[in-house]
This record gives sequence, C-alpha cells and structure tokens, in this order.
Amino acid sequence: MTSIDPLATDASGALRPTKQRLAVAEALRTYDGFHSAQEIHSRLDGAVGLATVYRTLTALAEAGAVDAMRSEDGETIYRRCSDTHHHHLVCRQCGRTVEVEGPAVERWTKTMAEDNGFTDVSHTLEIFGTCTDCR
Amino acid sequence: MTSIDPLATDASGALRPTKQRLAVAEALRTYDGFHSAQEIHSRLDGAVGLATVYRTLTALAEAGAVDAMRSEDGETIYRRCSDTHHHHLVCRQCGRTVEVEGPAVERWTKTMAEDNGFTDVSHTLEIFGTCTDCR
DNA sequence: GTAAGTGCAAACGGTTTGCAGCCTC
DNA sequence: GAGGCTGCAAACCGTTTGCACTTAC
Repeated sequence: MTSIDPLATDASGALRPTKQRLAVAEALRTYDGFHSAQEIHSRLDGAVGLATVYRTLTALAEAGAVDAMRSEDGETIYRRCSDTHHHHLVCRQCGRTVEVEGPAVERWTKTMAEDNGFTDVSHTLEIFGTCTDCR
Repeated sequence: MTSIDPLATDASGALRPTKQRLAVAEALRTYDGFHSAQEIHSRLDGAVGLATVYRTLTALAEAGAVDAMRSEDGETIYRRCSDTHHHHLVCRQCGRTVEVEGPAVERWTKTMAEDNGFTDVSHTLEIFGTCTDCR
C-alpha cells in the first residue's frame, strides 16, 4: 500500500524526480523521526524553496509515502513511512515522548468501527501524563 | 487532580467568575466532545469576544479543567474533563458521530503509561471511517 | 514543445497580544 | 479604588496560492 521509496509513485501520481524533490526525500531518509516542513527547509539550507518543501511534503503524504501528523504547537510534521504504526505517550510538562504500540487497540478500533457499519477505518490515539522526571 | 467545575480554581489560579467565563464554561458543559475556540465563540453568538474565548480556554486548559488537543486541520480543540469517558467514531464524509466506550482501551492506556513511569494519565482517541450511508 | 515543477511574494486562517476602558472583589 | 478581565484591532506564524519562469520528458 505504501512504497518504501517516496518517489516511486510512477504509476498514477507521476512525480518527477527533480533536484528539489530528491533533496526533500533524501532529507526524510536521513533524519529519522518526525520533522516539520520548516525544519527540512532549513536543513536543506535554502536549496529548496519553502513553498516547494510544503508542496512536496503534501504530495508525498497524499501518495502515502510519508506519514503526517500535527505537533502540539500546531506544526504539521512528517516522517518517512513504513515504520510500524504506533501511538504517542506525551509528558504534559516537558513534552518528552514515548512511542507505544498496541495490537489490541488496533483490533478494538477496527471492530468497533465495523460493528457500527464504518469502513476505511483509521484512528488517532494520544496518551498524556506526567513523566517520572517531572513529578 | 482536575476539578469538575472549570471555574473552581479558587486556591491558586483565582479565575474570576465573569459573565464571559461562565458562558464559555457553560458551553463546554452543554456541548459534549471536542470543540474549537471559534466554534464556541460562534455558538455563543458573539456574546463573548473571540480573544476572550481563546484566553479563557487557554486558562482552563492550564488549570487542568479542560483537555486540549489539536484537530486534524490545525485547530486547537477543547472538551471539559471528567465526562463519562467515551470516544468518538466519526464519518469522514457526513461527520456523523457515534460515541463508543471501551473499558479495555482505558485499561490499556493506563497500564501503558504507568509502565513508562507516567502518572495523571489521560488520553484521546478518535476513530475515523466512512459510514454506511456514505458508502 | 509542453506540461509539470519551482521560487517569490502576497494572501490566508487560526491564534496571540497591546492597549484603553470595564467590572469584580 | 486597584487589578484582573474584556473587546477591538493589529501583529504573528505556519501554511497555501497566484503567477511568471524553468526544467524534465
């Protein structure tokens, strides 16, 4: 469903492998985890216009090549896909984040949705708390 | 840890129970689930200035009286704390919402958080899909 | 050659803030 | 009466878009 190579969308999307797109894809490949468009733009040190970074990331997200989510402070952050699906456990004080997985939750949401006649199910789950350091 | 009444913050915060704050608190009490500041502002039909709604919601969130999270499209959304806790199953097309409960999920999030040393745990879970009518 | 991609700058939409007046304590 | 609270409008900040130019195919 989602390709490993963000640019291997030849079939339908037909994204041209331009310098800029390659640079963005490379950045996503190199820097692990979630990053904002602005962050990527500045890591590329102006080599790619900010608007282009946004357009590229949006396109990649639509093509399913990257995951997008919102950070706590309102930025859209992206990471290259094909990690296992997981959720975030976030400290309210310091913002420290732990990734957690839960097959049971995945199953539950799916069942719950289908019992109600819903299809194409997706979900978001965030857990908030106070971590040991901040107690 | 979190008070039932959003304005019962007498001890430290000392929020004055003004007309506007009461209106916002009442709105949160009346309308279940998550709502954006703009939504609350328009539900109050201009009775409370937009800036004040933002300020009030921010204050309530800081006081721990309401939960805040980011919606998919970048708005900050709030809900009053301590409802009979349930989650929402939302149709992507028509917006129809079904409330679902899941003791197993509640337990799982709690365990997961505590295993990682987190306390004062809360969580948000939203399920998205396409409902029967919209297929 | 042509359509897709790019950069720039202006537009946008949600949120925050400065300031003068108002209201609660 | 004093300091918190409010409304308005302007400022902010991340993101999107219009447009003329460039580039991959």
